[in-house]
Amino acid sequence: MPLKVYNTLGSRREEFEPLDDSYVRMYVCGPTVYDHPHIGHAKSYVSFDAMVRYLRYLGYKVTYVQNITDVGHLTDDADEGEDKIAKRAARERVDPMELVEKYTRSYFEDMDALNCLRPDISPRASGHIPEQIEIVKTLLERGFAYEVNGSVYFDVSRFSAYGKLSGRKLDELAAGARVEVNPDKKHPADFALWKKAEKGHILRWNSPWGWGYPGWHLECSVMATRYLGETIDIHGGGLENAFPHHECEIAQSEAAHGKPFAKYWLHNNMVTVDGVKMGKSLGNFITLKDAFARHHPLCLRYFVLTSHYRSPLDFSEEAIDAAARGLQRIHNAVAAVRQALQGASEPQGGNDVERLREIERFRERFEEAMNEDFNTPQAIAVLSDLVRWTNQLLASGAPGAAALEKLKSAFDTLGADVLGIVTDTLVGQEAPGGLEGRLVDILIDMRAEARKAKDFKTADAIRERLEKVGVELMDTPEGTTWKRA
RNA sequence: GGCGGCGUAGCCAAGAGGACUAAGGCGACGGAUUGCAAAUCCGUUAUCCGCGGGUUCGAAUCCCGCCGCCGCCUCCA
Repeated sequence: MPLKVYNTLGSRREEFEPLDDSYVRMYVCGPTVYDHPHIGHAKSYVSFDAMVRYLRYLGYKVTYVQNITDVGHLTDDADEGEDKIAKRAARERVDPMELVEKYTRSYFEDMDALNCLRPDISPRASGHIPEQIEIVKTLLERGFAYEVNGSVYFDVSRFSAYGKLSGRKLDELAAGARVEVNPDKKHPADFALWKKAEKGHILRWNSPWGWGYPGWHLECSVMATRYLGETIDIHGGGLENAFPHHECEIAQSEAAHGKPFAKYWLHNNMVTVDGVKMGKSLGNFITLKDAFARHHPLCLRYFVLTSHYRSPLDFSEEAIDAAARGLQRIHNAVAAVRQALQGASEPQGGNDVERLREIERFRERFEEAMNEDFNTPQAIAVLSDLVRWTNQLLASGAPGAAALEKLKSAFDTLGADVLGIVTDTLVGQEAPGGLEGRLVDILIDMRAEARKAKDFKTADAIRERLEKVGVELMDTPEGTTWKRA
């Protein structure tokens, strides 16, 4: 069964067929780095990360480009707007490029914690100003743009396909415009390709039209083309950017190159907090660093993947706690398999041939789920079924090494490689060594003595007091183990 | 005002005309196991998919109306 994806361009589910048989060119809009990343970034980039991982699992070679927006853009489309990066840099009293560097690092740090693979290329907008100037020149030459007072605007009336992504109509846009119409524009929907730098605007570059800076839609067109070509397979981004950002990207790129810009447009839905949209300008955003202080990053990742990327995700502490327990269950099973494998001497157990076939069935179900527009919630449901099956197997006797190997491999590919929710170090399994570990071991020994003497009062007291300081003891047939609660 | 989306058990969340007498997770309850716990296993927890009509042999899934919520139309993942 082939992979199907929901294409915003056309608003329907389509079979995925890249331009080249085995190669996928993928571009995803990256962050504007003027603050620490928040949980909205987690939803977006975890979703696209899972897609990249799955495409690679299917055997595609994927070049994944995700830009870093480090050129300040105006807070609105009128000329009054402030440059967010310059504004923040002034507030922190650092050079804009220093600010941008700081938050770029912060961004990668958090994405690494979420186990997102680094993009193959993370181009910065500020490093591609010459290319942006070039495309503006091309658009002027081809008659799709006009210059007014040192600024250049895209002439939307010359591009008849404008609106094909978002379904907007030009006359409706004019009528509903909330922003005061810029008198320099011929049409209210015309957008800036190049903006003249007003006095005091720090981030500026020289151009054929004087000192200025690029319009905010331009960088993605330019960097996608530079690294992936004039037509790419997948362009991803947040739903809120479908209009106007992506619509404008299409207009610029297709007007400049005369060919389709992207074959598939994939948009992830938004994060809400207590049912309300979380947005930078709303000031109600939760940074990932705050969230990580309360939840293991992998739990956040798992939480994101338990809902579909095109559904909104409502963030709440309770929901994440529930997700954390769900992930713990998976990790427990993976740990159990790894442990059983160490002790497995028989190459093959009694029913291993049938078991291998059953494990293969789980893999097929998993792929069926992912093939339906990257249905990670359903894929996780399959993984949960596999967890139950694994626990039953482990409890019911002696599986051979062959079955255990196959199970390990299933968790390693589906859980680790594709979903990225299983890692080498598992949540809640570590019993740290060092002085702390040796002290806990002493207490465990003392408790074992008490239990042996049927002094359960002492034994339970030790366990309860350890629990109060965050150490959880677990009695197993092989002895007592512990972990940080 | 225009455009788009959503409403499934206590909670989160799949399913998009017939394998649905509706996945999976969390929670709760009962049982097995355990000295007691934890982990694990077994069972129960939506006669029903916002409400009202309609189409169909058949609808959570399609159509119409209503109610509620959300997003976009201004920077945002």
